[in-house]
Amino acid sequence: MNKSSGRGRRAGAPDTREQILDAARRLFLANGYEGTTMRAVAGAADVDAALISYFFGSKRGLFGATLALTANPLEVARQELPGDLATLPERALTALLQAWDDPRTGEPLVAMLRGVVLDPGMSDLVREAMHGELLAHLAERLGGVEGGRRAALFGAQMGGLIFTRYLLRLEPIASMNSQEIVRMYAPALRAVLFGPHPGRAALPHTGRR
Amino acid sequence: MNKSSGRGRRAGAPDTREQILDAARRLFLANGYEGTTMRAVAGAADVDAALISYFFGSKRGLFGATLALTANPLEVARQELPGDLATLPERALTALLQAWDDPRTGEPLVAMLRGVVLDPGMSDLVREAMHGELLAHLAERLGGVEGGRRAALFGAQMGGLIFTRYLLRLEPIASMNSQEIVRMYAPALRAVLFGPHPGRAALPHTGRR
DNA sequence: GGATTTATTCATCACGGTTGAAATGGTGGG
DNA sequence: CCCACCATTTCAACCGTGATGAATAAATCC
Repeated sequence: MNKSSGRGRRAGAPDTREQILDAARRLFLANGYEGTTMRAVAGAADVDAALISYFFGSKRGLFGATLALTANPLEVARQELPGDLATLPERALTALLQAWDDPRTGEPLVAMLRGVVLDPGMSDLVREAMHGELLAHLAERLGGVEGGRRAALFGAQMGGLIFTRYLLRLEPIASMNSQEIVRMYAPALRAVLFGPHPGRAALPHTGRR
Repeated sequence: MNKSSGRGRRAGAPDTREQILDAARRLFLANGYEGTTMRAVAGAADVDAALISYFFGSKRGLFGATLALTANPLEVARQELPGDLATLPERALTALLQAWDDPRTGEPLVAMLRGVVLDPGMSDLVREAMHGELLAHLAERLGGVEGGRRAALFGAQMGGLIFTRYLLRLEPIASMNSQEIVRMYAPALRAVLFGPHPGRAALPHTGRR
């Protein structure tokens, strides 16, 4: 009976905000962004739907808040940067795959990735995070104009792997074990980072060498 | 006049279906899937919104129908397969960039890509097209189990380039000219297609610091 | 202990996709 | 030629969505 009784603030100190966040997190992971309605979140948190707007402003705000408390993938990857450049491809790949293969951290990441494509604003956020926290450092270590480009193409390769393995689930990539991937993909990363590029003249064909 | 008089079939033989498709195509490209409402499409086609459901079943159906009449990117890429394997990276990259850089073909492709991430069913479609029309052939030419994996990783690299350049618009990739990209990226593709992979022992290695 | 701030519910809006019924033109069999 | 049937079209309504503003009650501050 204490249930649906009138309006006004509830007694005690129920951490409603956390409750909502928790319910939202579960539902977003289970049903995706579109598949999760604010009313459903409110229901799961046993709260009125208007409270979500009150606390988080909007559904996107709620989504952003749930993302904020999931492990940041770039954080993980950045820790691999300082080491020996020569072994960076293996280390970066290993760290990346580990983060995304573990459902605990991977599922939120996939959800976020979906959100990225959904919302242009989210896309800005990821782009800048990727540049500022990762590629800029890498570019600096590589040096010069070429360094910036090499770093970006490195990022493209990483992104491609994630996209095909976790979002598109393309076979056989999706079911290969991570060591196999590291072994086969690292040389390509290495080529972009350190490999010589063919002379400008050698465009259309493979050129000599 | 023929004006907005009552209900019932209109006189003559107006190809309403085409009108709707045309309007939908324009709006989807301009405003994206979410940003395009059925009522807006109906308005632009000068038709009642219910007609869309009548002809295409649902908004997704309409989206699918508009996609069906845009140039197929895989078709383009597949034409590059038969040639000399040694020059495949350059040829494939060039063809890919050309298709996506031209707004005329590229914009629909970006729209489709957004749709892919949006809808799991659409994702299946792309995955199978990519595998059946492209990677399977490439895998066969490369041969063996490794061939399948090399082909898939090749696809991942291509996908990564598209994702970062056209969807995420990561700099400096987004503003590099296509020749530059071909020059710098082709060696990496080559590494995945033909390069030797390090012996199994050398795996996470890094180990011997 | 009153004023203010914070938290909560309720009622309601505007909008989006979808549906069912009614109306109207086209078409073919008799 | 007329009437039954089918295809097309509009209209009105439904239901679910995210969002907002007013009313209300507890907590907090001075």
